[in-house]
Amino acid sequence: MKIASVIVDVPAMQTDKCFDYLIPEKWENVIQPGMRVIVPFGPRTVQGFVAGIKGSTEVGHLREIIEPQDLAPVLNKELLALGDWLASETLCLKISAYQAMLPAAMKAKYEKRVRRMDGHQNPFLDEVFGKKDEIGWKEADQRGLLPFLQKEAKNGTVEVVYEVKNKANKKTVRMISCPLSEEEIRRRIEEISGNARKQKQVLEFFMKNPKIKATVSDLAEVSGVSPSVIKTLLQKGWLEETSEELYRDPYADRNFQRSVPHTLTSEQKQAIAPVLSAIHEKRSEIFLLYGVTGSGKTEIYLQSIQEVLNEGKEAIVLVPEISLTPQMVHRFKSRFGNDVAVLHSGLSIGEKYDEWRKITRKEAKVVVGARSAIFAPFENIGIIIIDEEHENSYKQEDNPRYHARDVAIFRSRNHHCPVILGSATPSLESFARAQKGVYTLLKMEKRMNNHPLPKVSIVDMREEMRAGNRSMFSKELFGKLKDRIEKKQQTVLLLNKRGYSSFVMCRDCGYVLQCPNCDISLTYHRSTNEMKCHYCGYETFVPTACPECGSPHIRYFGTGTQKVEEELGRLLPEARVIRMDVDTTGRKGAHERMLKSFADGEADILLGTQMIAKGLDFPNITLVGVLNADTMLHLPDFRASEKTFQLLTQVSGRAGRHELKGEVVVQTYTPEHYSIQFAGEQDYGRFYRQEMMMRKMGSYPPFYYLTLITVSHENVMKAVSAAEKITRFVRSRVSDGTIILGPAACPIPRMKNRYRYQCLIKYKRETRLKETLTVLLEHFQHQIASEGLSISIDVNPNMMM
DNA sequence: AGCACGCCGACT
DNA sequence: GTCGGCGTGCTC
Repeated sequence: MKIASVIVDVPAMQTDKCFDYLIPEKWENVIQPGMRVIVPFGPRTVQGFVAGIKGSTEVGHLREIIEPQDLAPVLNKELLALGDWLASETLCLKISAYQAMLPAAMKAKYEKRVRRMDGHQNPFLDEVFGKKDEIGWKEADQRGLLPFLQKEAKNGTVEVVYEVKNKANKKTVRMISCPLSEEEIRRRIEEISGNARKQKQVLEFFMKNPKIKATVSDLAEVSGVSPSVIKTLLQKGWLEETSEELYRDPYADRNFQRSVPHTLTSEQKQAIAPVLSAIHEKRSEIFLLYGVTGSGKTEIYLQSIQEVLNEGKEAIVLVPEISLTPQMVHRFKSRFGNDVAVLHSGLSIGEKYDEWRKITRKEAKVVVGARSAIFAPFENIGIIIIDEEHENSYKQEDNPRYHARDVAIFRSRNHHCPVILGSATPSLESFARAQKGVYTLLKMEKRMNNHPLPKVSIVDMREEMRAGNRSMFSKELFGKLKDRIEKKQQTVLLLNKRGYSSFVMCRDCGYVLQCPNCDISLTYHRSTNEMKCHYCGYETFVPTACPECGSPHIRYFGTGTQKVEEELGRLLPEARVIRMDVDTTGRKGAHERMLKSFADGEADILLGTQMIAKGLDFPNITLVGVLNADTMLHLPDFRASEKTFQLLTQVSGRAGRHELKGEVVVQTYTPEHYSIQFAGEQDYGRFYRQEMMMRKMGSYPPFYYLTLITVSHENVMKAVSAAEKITRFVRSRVSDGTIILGPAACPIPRMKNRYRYQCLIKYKRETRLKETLTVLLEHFQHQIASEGLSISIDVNPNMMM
């Protein structure tokens, strides 16, 4: 008898291990590791993943697998191992790791129902069930039938059934074909009675086009008959119906003009050479491609991929969600055509599933996608590319808290293939590794066609204030804005804050309107005239009087995109403005439409939050304005300076990418800050050295590793005491060089009505930390399960909020 | 996570 | 004496 070790879909620490099941004989040659199966688990029925198959077990009582859910494994050997690695690295459950690697459509749905058993005379049951023999559990609950049904269950007249449903719905179409030979068709046409003219028409069509398959509606149309005629022919068996799988191709209706490889500049040639040799020599080497904006990194990616395809292998390209624009997709689709699968959050669950299946069927050779595309089920990867390597979005902010870069490096070892990390502003960690020789540094310092980087001027807004300018535009920026509108050139304005005003304060008592669930001030949204919390989504009306002192003197502070839009309308009524932020791009495809209309010159100014900083490449943009460069700078996060530098550099790169020269105006209240200064000079090198010094002084990455433990509870005292215990526990088990900070309240001390405390571990070498943390989680298991305590552990956190 | 089992308070 | 509260422990 064969036995399968199964990881069940029950997300709890206690069940985070293999459970053994007998494989029924009829499945013995079918069930393989990596398949999803349906298994009995206690009184329930759940989905599980076969982690392995063995011949014997210590477990006394074994139950049987109910049935397999797949014909072939959905996780191959490599991915199964990757899942185990993910679970141990990020301290998440194995089941969560497996689920993270698969499209959401494959996650099981569960349904609980009550079924009536046969042969029991019972008028009450007749009334409850009517003609049906099953009713849903939820329905029964709503009708208040549960107590009664539970009693009946004991009598054996009803039973509770559990069903695992597969969300994945392969979309199919019914195709009609004709199984008869030409000769047979001719005979039938002759045999058929004279007034069945319509049937003859259909048969004649198949005689002319013998091998064709068509949908019912298409066939009806071309042969000029109604669908009922086709139905008749199907019943006679003269036509045949097959069901064919249909891919939902989100890019189906677009034509991509084939592009050819560009001739590389000498700098590009130098950069690509080591990559090509790593491909040829099947070396797992990590390259950091550090190239200024406009230096032609994408062409390097494209040609490396071409090389990989020539060798019959596959490629994964990751791009940040936000820059997964049609422009970007277009570049890959037009070079590699239908070999490209695209995975991003704009696709529906079904569409993502289809793209995923294209990969498993080896119909796609290249996948371009956001973070989770790193799990593409390729079996022969030739290269992995991570564009804009420094982007935050590569780190998943909930379980499993993995970083796509780490997964990429892990997979590159499995596949003996290179990884390219590309950026104009590499993360400090990556650049430091390149300096140490862990990664191979490839530099591209020249912009293609040698356009100079735009001139950046930094405007001190304190000076403006002193000079009596209370507007949100400095004299310089406003002058240039007007100038561009006259010249019919385009401007990009960046403001890192959505909404209208950042907060509302009473002028008499200083009361600031706060979210009742989170310790954060509410943001005023003009269009809906509402106050919103950007963390929990809480909404309320704007008060007409101060809730604290009743004063009607309420003032709006700070500036959001909505307010700027309104101000622009007042100051430059002739300017056509497109505003882009989470509020205006909510609907599917809105992002794309807005960019397109800006590209088509339907607006003069593109105003937006950081989502506009990346990827735009329009020839007519000659001015970039940053309204308030400081918004990120003072966040309580050790990466604040780095993020500010990256954002300013990225957005500056939007100007003057083509014939016209570009200019950048950065408005700030702290012009002396090094990240603003060096961004203005576009000097990554000096920024890097300065920031490394700061990190060294603060014992932050890349000098130390970090692990952040966040504890939360509805009750403050419970949260504090758990945080204290946890900190003490960790402190007692780490080595001397390790620094433990906390417990301290989180930067946002309360969120969604839970109090939050954190403990930060900084270490250089702590080989047993994972074990310690696992023990910790087990230790607090009871409080987590029954008292509503929550502990989250983030290894190498990106942000500390 | 669910769910059963089991042991104590307020009711017919 | 019984119904039902939720603490405890198990699921191959």
